[in-house]
Parts: sequence; C-alpha cells; structure tokens
Amino acid sequence: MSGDLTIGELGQKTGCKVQTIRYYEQIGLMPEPLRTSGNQRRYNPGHAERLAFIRHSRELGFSLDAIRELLEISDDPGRSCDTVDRIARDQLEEVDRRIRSLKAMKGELERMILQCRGDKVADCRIIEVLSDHSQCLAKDHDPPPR
Amino acid sequence: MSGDLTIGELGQKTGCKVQTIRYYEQIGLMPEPLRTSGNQRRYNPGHAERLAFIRHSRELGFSLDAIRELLEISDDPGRSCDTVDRIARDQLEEVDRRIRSLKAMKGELERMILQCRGDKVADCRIIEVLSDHSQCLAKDHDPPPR
DNA sequence: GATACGACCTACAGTAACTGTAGGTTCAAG
DNA sequence: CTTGAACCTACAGTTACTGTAGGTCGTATC
Repeated sequence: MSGDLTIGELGQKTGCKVQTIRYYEQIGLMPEPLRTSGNQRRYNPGHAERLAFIRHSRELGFSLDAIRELLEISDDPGRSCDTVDRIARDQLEEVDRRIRSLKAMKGELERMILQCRGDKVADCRIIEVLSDHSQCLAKDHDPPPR
Repeated sequence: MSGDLTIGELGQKTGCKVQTIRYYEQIGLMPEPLRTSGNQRRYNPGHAERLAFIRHSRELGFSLDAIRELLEISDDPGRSCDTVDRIARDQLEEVDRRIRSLKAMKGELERMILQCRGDKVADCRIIEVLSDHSQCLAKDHDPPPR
C-alpha cells in the first residue's frame, strides 16, 4: 500500500531511532507490524500515532511502565480517566521533586565555584566542600534519579 | 585497632549501602581495605573521608567518572585546580539544563492536568495532548536524562 | 540482468550506578 | 556452645536504551 512506512521513515517522522522502535516492539509497547515478503517491517499511520504518543510521553518523563498503562487505558474509550489523571499527577509531583533537588544542587555548586580562587588544589575550596558535607548549606539535595 | 570500622558501620556513617561500598571498591573508586583473619573488611578514618567525598559528590550529581577525576586531582595538592573548576562548572551547566527541561515538562503536565474534566477516556484531554505533540506549547522539553 | 550500496534484519553485548538474591562464613553476645 | 545478625562472594536484574557483528533486502543505475 502507498501509506506504508519503513522503520527508518517512521523513525524520521517521530524523532525516534530505529533501534528504539525495534526495542519498543520487543517489550510489547509497539505491536508487531506487517512484514514484506523479504521480512522487512512496514508501518501504517496507526503505528505512527502510537509511537508519537510514546515519544511525547517519554519527553514528559513518564516511565515506560506508566506509558504502557496510559496506552492500555486509552484503548478503552468508555473508561473513566481517573487513572490517567492520577498517573499524570504523580508524574507532576515527581518532576517537581526533581526540580527542587536539582535547585539545591545548583545552589551548592554555585557557591562552591564562587569560592574557588583558581590556585592550587591544596587550598581548593571545591575539593574541601566536596569532602565535608557539613560545610554545605543546602542539605536537602538527594541522590540523583537513576 | 580501636578506630576501625566494619563495612556496616562505615555505611551508617556515610549514608551509603554496604553493597554500594563493595561496588565502589570493585570499580576501583575505593581502595581495598585491610581484612580481619576471617576475611572481613576493616576501614580507617581515611576511608570514611574518601567515601564521604564520593557520596557528597554523587548528591551533587557528579558522575562516578567525574568523581574519579576529582579524587585523582585532590591526591595531588600542588596541582592547579583549574580542572576541578572546569568539572564543577560543567556539572553546574548540566544541572541547569536539566532544571530547564524539567520546568518545561512541569508546565505542560500542569496544563494537561488542568484540562482534565474527570470524565471518560474518549474525550480525555490528557490522552489527547500526549497523542499530539503539536498541541503542546512547551516544545523545548528534552528526553529525560538516562 | 548484474551490480552497488544504503537500509534493513537478528542476536547479543554494553551503558550507569547501583540493587537484590543465593548460598555460605564470621563475629559477638548470652 | 549456640544463636543470629552481619559479613563474604558471585552473579542476575534494573531502566531505557545504544552499539556491534554479520548477514539480507530493495532499488537505482549501468
């Protein structure tokens, strides 16, 4: 058919690497498309839409598990969207938590850098602050998200 | 000796899991400590200081590779701390970039959630916005950091 | 119809920074 | 001397991909 896309074309359209598309298929996030007689994948607009959903959700920081849930729900138009709302709110909270943590990091990094007078390591304030957390005002930074 | 710590005690002191300490040793970030006759690790205050440095640096978002470099430099007190300064500034830039990206995500998530009227999936605005990136005002969100 | 070459295919290893598990040993208290 | 927590090694699993090797397909050109 004329509307069909190769995996490379689909990747171009959605800003997604070819490998990643195959990976999404492997983990069951994308359905298996039809194949040509030579075993190459051919995608239709439905596939493109689904992949765009996945990519946009990823850009908003949703995990693949959350996206799987969102996709499942969106396949059932009669269902209440309470769950969707909850997932989105959870994600917003998580994003907010990360912003706060990063801001604490940023503050400490800035103070640390300002104190560096560009001389020798022996009296480098950066090294010193890193060694000694008690010199740190912003105690509320968390370990980074994995 | 009296000042020696077991791996569990060291973990407590530094807020670091025992497994993680062993992992740092395995990848050469922490030196191999002395062992008891029964093959258990015993740490001295120097170890504790080094681990505190590593943990605090991780809390500020430095990668283990960057930390490796920082540790190496700090072992050489006569050296200029230009490199330290550069590593810290790079990290600050990266943190700033992540904050901007997360703020873009946050804005879009908030708008999305506000539009949800708690009804059915069929006309759920959240699902709709996720499907269609062109409905999104904040186009500058990146894929999340790995 | 032959050939070239980019795009495709599978399968698997590697990435960061841990975390968890299984199966066994050591240490200190009672 | 026994108990049980804390220790030991070795290895698999996590997230979300990315990269590599070695081979096949599709299509444009000669």
